[in-house]
Amino acid sequence: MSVMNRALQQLKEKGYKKTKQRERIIEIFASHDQYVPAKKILQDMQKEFPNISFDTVYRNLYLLSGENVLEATELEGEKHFRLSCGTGHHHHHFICTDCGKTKLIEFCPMEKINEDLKGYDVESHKFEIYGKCPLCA
Amino acid sequence: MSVMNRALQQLKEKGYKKTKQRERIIEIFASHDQYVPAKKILQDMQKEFPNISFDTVYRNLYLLSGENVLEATELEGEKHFRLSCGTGHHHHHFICTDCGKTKLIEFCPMEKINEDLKGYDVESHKFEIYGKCPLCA
DNA sequence: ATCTAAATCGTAATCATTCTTATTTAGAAT
DNA sequence: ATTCTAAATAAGAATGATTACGATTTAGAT
Repeated sequence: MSVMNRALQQLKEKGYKKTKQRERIIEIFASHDQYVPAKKILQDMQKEFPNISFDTVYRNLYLLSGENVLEATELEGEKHFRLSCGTGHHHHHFICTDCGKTKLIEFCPMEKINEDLKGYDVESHKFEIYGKCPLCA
Repeated sequence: MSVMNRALQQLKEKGYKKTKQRERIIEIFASHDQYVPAKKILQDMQKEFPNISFDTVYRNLYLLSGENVLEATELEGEKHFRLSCGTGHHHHHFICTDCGKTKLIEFCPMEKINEDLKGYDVESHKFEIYGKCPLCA
């Protein structure tokens, strides 16, 4: 089952409607195996939908993140999104600061330090590695 | 030697001038052992300098970060700053999402994964843990 | 006391993002 | 097929953080 069909199926089950704009957003991500800034998505969408509003793009990016179709992170003060890796398990990323491409990091440091945090209520964590991928280096 | 004197000394060596505004910014951080949003610093400064400009505050926050007097991070789309821990060695933080107070995390996960990243040019990394500290929990 | 680069002020501009209201549309119900 | 309604969108204003800039002031060296 394609990424597209799986996503649309999932949205349908929650009562969300299928729109041309949403389909196109998912298509764009399917062709970018990397983190992409919201602004770039907006620009790409404008090629196909000249009158699209910011709102539509941002609203859908957040919707799709909430549904785990996309993963989000913040780089240099801008929200970036990418297709969920769909590994099914918790993971982290190396992120190329040139092209946005990522490498999966299986190791999660939290296991090592939970005992240090007795009395603390851990809600989330962020572990990201930044640099140049072999192609950009 | 106090934090204040050490910082002023360091700035002087680089040819930066001592100003009332800079002194006050450092004072504010010395009384907050936690991450503080730039906006909060601006508000505190306005009490003492009613005509201070944003520019002065932001410029000095970045200057002081660059000089390692302050550490910076981005939380919820806002830059936050705190006095450098001054441990002298690399470290990470647990950050309370209520009060901004931090707990030092000595463990750095990078050692464990450098061998996974052959061919990658690692520039930096971010490892932060978010949640409620014992007082806020 | 003078001089000059650094710093500040005051304000405008920028940039990402969010909000609001009116209109359109997907898809369910008739 | 037509109607209906909640969901989605468009258009553009508003917000909030941050940066930029010209004019003025000031720290501190000479």
